[in-house]
Amino acid sequence: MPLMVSDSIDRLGFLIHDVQRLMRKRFEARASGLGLSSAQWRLLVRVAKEEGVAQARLAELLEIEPISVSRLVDRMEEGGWIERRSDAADRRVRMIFPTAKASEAYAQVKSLAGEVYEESLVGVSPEDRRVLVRALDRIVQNLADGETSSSEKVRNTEGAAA
Amino acid sequence: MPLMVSDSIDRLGFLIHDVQRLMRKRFEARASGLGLSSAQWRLLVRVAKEEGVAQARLAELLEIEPISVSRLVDRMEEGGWIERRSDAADRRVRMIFPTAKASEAYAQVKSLAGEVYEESLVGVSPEDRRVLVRALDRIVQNLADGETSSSEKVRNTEGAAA
DNA sequence: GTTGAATAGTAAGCACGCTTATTATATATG
DNA sequence: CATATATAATAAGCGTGCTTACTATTCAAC
Repeated sequence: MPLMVSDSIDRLGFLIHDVQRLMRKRFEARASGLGLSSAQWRLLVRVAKEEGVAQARLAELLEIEPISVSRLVDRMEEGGWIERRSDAADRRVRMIFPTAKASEAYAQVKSLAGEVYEESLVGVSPEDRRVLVRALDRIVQNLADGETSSSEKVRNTEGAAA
Repeated sequence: MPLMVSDSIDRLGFLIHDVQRLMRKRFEARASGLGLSSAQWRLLVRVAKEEGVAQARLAELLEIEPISVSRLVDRMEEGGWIERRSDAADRRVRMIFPTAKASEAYAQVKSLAGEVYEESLVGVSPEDRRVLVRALDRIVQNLADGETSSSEKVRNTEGAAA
């Protein structure tokens, strides 16, 4: 038998794209009972771990633009998931806190995530799983480094600014 | 040494999400010279291989909804990348053809893709690359199975060498 | 203190995915 | 033929990302 398509990397982009879309869809199907989209629970996870985090910091953590955080937080505030509070020390800052409702949902979100990961990885050996995660980590490193291409968009290399 | 975070799969969703976003961004940075977004060249690749394909078939191949194809094609027609022609045999159908401009760009898009894949995979051994692709393929299978909810969505298992 | 740059957040508008509903055409059934 | 159903494409409107431009506030320099 000739070499199968499944061994070539020239589909890598399509493959990653498909995996991301399918995984997101499945998450959303599960979490829709909670009323959370994947972008929302991704933010929620951060907020749960670091209560009172500023929006700008969230943008860094989530690696999306501040304006995207702003509108995401808008909708989540409307949905009663999080709460904006002003920082007395710096009135530019809005500190983000999870509501009780969000804290309850958090544990469920984590277990849902675990379920989806397991379903995704059926038939993938523990060894291959390690390789998978390591390879993906490496890709992130490789692509994150040279990402400053056009604008000088200081990737949060810490202390680069200021 | 204790188990490192980099070996756990509980970040799989975040990791896939990051890889997809970074890869897409890099593609777009490269292809922006051509004036094509990643969604657009993804469609273009299909049209280049199967000239005159109907929108409904494109939706199947790209695994997005017909309405998404409709609007994508709108913008690509405006941009002079593709052309809609009516099918004499079935007047409901719009057949999609690449313009000369698109055909020229196609070769470039393919080589750009190869470049980005190589940059992504720096430091990943040939063996690990095979494992990566195999694992991703398996994930797509696992998630696509239960995903067919509404339509019977013909997955393109044929030689989709792109 | 006053001025000026930097930072936090937001507004407006675009791309691309979605769901739901509508229009035009084809086809199957009485 | 007439009617009912199915299919191809589109319209309208939303979520989430983006870029660009703006306001409010802080901080640094004078």
